[in-house]
Amino acid sequence: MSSTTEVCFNSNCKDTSEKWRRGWRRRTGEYAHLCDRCASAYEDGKFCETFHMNASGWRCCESCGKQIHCGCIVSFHMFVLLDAGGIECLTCAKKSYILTPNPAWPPPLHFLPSQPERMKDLSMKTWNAIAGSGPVPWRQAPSLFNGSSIQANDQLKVPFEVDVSGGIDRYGLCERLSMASPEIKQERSYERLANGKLRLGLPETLQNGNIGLNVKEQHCPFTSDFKPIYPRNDTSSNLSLGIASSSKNEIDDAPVSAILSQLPSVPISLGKQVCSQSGMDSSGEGQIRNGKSRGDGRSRNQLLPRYRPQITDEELQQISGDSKSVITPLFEKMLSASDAGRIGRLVLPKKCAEAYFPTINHPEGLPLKVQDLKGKEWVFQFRFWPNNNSRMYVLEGITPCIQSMQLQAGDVVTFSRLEPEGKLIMGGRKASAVPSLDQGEEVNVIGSEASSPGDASARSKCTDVISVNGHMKEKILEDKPVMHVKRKNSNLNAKSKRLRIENEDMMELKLTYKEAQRLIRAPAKIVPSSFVVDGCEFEEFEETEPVIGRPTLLGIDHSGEKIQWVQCEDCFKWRKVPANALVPSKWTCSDNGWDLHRSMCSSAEELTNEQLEEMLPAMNRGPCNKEESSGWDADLCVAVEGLDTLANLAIEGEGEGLVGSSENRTKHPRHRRGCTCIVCLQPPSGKGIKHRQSCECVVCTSLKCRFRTLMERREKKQVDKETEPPPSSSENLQGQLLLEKEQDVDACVGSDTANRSLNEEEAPNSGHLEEPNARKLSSSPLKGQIDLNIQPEREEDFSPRSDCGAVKCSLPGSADRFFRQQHRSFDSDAMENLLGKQDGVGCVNIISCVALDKKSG
DNA sequence: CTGTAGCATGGGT
DNA sequence: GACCCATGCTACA
Repeated sequence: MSSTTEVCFNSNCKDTSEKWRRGWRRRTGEYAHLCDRCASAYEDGKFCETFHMNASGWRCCESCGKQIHCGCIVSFHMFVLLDAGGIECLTCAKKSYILTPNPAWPPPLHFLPSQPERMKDLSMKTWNAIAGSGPVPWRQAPSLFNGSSIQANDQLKVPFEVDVSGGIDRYGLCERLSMASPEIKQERSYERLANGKLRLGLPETLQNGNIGLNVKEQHCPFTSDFKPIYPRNDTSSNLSLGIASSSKNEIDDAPVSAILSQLPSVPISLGKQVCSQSGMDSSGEGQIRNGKSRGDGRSRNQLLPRYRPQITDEELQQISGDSKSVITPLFEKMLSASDAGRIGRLVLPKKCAEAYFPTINHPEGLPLKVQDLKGKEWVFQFRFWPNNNSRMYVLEGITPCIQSMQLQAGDVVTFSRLEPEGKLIMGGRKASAVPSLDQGEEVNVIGSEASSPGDASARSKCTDVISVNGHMKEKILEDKPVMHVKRKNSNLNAKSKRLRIENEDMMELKLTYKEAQRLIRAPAKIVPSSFVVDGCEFEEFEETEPVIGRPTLLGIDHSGEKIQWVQCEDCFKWRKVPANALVPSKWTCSDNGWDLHRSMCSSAEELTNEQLEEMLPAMNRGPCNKEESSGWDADLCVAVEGLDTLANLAIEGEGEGLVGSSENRTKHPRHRRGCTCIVCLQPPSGKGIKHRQSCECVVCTSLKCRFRTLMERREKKQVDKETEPPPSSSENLQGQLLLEKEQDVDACVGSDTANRSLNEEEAPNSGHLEEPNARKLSSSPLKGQIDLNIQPEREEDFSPRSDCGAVKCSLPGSADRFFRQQHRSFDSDAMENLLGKQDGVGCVNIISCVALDKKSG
């Protein structure tokens, strides 16, 4: 290539040539003009070997050992920086996952005009000033050295400017550098990088500058087990160190490797938070990854930590696929209740919206195409509402997308951009999937304890374990007493948190309350004793606790002896076991120690189909005859998968309220050690026990009486209704809902003693329906059930109250009063758990306790 | 009556 | 005290 330049750009070159060719691209955007010989060497990849052999900065490929002149612009594209430290030649890198070489430098226009001045300015500024200074190029690549004289380590007179993306700057290096005198700064930074003792502790001022140590970033950058957040192929964003030389300003690019090459082989991987501190906060750009800064001058102020993208390797891989597109994680947001609600409006963080989404001047906004991780394209309406002289940006129509990603409140949506296409990518992350500390709790490690590389594992562990989930974090605090964990910037407000917690509980409890009703029983041969507290009789099992067992069918043997039928979990055959046998929740034929002939699944079933059918309707009666037929009814079949959960809880002692230790339970005034009464067993989550079926305590007796009255009234009313014209559609709906609730209540109340007794004694017509449908047509919507939530005097109080799929069994006023009276010792939380959560828990509790307001009873 | 759109409010930062 | 933003409120279809 011809050129007007008469001198070869290679200062080491003494040749003159008539033929000029293009070499590497200079920072100015022009290309180095090389003589033919130098150009050939360059094109052959032998430039550095030829001219730079005496220069420092040679490093070996970690894989093949090939020497590469790192830190030289000429060889810049021939290697990649490894996350764990070291370099790899491009050939090896391509073999091992890394897809692209160090990206090119950004176009010249992204550099600030006068580099030395810029550096000078920066050296005088604190981090805060930098952070708030608006757009800052994604990397400072000041003039450094030319290819012929790489003596940066000796000639540095201007400090390193560390513009690492959320990595090193978070360790305070940036500020420390800028605060110190150039020489000292260089030395310090060098030392820190070299000895791997970047301090994690940050002064408060740094936090004010939004330099918070995020636990997610506490992976030690100096250990090989560092787990990069971003793909390793984007090493340019990982670290950007610039070394300015006072002697030569117009020299070409000084890549990261130039610095690294001057350093010992310190593994540095600092590019996790591309869009965060220096990426987002300092520049407001978040464009570091792709080396482009946005040309527009919109607001790029600091972004709250909770919006920093915490995108994972997997996600990025998923987004990018095998393409060489560069992904720019923009921001993420934890879905609030309203975001995830039906309205389908995602409130966008203002700064994010303004920074990364198109400028909109009208509230109507514009449609925005967003692609999800599966490649499906969605079109949302990106718009804003005027709000207090400001704007509130929303993304409308996200519901289908959210649902498609199966996200809910508390989960996180991430926004990235695919370059160079500029495509917006929306991803989702379940709250439990990857800890997103910034979303919920940001954890700052204060002090030097956690700063050494040796703490890396601990920090990693923290990262792994800490989640937005509060209690998990508490665990961490216990595990890591040396760390001061500071919560801040909870993105979930109380309501959202509650929502999420309740959702979680709901999932669990929806299973458990049904299961519990069938599975919790008194231990064998244990007759509960009872005592009265404040006029209410409580039942307790001395020195023992209720157990969780597998549902069984009670029957009578040929000899007239009472037996149980239990179904094998594997082969589903029914096996006969003694009536007093306590069958574990996971029971298979091989556990059948009572009948060795049928201790294998291959053994024939003793029960004939006819016999089984005879018994199964009883199961369909569900709660009515639970003791006699506590088998697999529809509800239970649905819930059967939750058996394991429940059983595991019990086994692991997590279900303290069921079978675990009595510690940490609510205690009543007469509590004494070992007390296992229903109050003491009352777990916060509502996995309470129930009275035994044979219980004839005052409470149960009263309950039976009360239910009898209720049943009589309802039957009477039903008869009246049947004589009336068919109800309207809305009434039908209500009736249906009522029946649905009834079914849930079945499960809830199902096995209660009073229930059973009542069904046997007082409501003989109920609970003998052959099919569920028949039951629906039954004259009594509450046949065979006791609903403590229903006041006999307010029998119309059957309106559905559940909106979550689980029954909301709020207490009637009288029961509520009673409970509050009887459980004065409950703390507010326990009370809330007991009464406030409308998820069926209360139902279990109430039924379990069979606490009856005697006034109404 | 229900669902939605747009704005207002107020707690939190 | 300003700003952000989650969500409540209300008018409207």
